[in-house]
Amino acid sequence: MIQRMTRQRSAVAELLADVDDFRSAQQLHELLRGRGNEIGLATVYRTLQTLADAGEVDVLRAEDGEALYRRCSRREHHHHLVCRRCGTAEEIDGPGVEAWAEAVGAAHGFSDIVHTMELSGICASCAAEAGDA
Amino acid sequence: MIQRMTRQRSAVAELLADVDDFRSAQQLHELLRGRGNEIGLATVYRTLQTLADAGEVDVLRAEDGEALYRRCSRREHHHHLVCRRCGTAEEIDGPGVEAWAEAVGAAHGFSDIVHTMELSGICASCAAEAGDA
DNA sequence: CCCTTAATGAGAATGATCCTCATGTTCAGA
DNA sequence: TCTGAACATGAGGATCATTCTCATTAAGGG
Ligand SMILES: [Mn+2]
Ligand SMILES: [Mn+2]
Ligand SMILES: [Zn+2]
Ligand SMILES: [Zn+2]
Repeated sequence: MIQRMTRQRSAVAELLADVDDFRSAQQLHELLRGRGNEIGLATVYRTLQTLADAGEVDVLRAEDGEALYRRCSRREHHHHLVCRRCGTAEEIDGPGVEAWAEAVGAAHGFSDIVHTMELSGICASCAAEAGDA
Repeated sequence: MIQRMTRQRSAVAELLADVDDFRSAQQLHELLRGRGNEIGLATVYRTLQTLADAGEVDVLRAEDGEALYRRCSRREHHHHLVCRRCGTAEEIDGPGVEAWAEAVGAAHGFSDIVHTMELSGICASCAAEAGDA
């Protein structure tokens, strides 16, 4: 848990409030530097980790395994529809998936079931750009 | 696409036929060595990559981002219920998820929708072990 | 057989992420 | 406001999975 508020942590929080695309730790670090915030990469990683543990940010993995972070508008469990090109994301619900996952897990004798369900695609804006070129 | 059959590729294919848990490339390399198969780690990576591209093996990511491979019994699209402890996996269907994903994606103006939905938990066998200790 | 060319593998390179530890900062309490 | 103990930072190094390089090996069609 975060115990002390620092300049760096405030900067990360502010950035996450402005950016609503899924971004890697390194991208966020670049953005912070671009905004004039002095902050070390290790601190960005640590802060994101802490926020993730606290459920403040959602983490998902790009196809290459890189971790992507985003502060969603709601803290409750939900799923995402993410643009593979630009990272923009929509929060969506998975109607019935939660109950279904529990049932399937139990039917196979598994306990402590967790599930992931993520959608990705190309957003309208990125599709338009591609069409131009 | 694979153009030539080699001792190494045969060994990987045989191993994948025997192991039905999700395993990392390095674990598979260890297993091959243990079976007396001389094979380089790079070759294991390359072979798994090729098999994955061909849809012969499924790839999913552990929580730490490491890639895990498994040759499933069916080549058609499906989902998994994986034990986080031992890697054993059950193949499951996601009734209605495919259509739902398409619909949600389209509703948000996204194209080329792909979805992932994976369940994980602790299998009965691993739960029993944990209970002993 | 015999080449052409794909495949292999040892070792180096890459890249994300974590760790170390000396130094800087926060903030509860005086 | 003043301190100091504990927490936080960051530069640089360590890890570790995965990929690349390139000299060497070996499929397999003809
Ligand atoms: Mn869900
Ligand atoms: Mn599906
Ligand atoms: Zn986009
Ligand atoms: Zn298990």
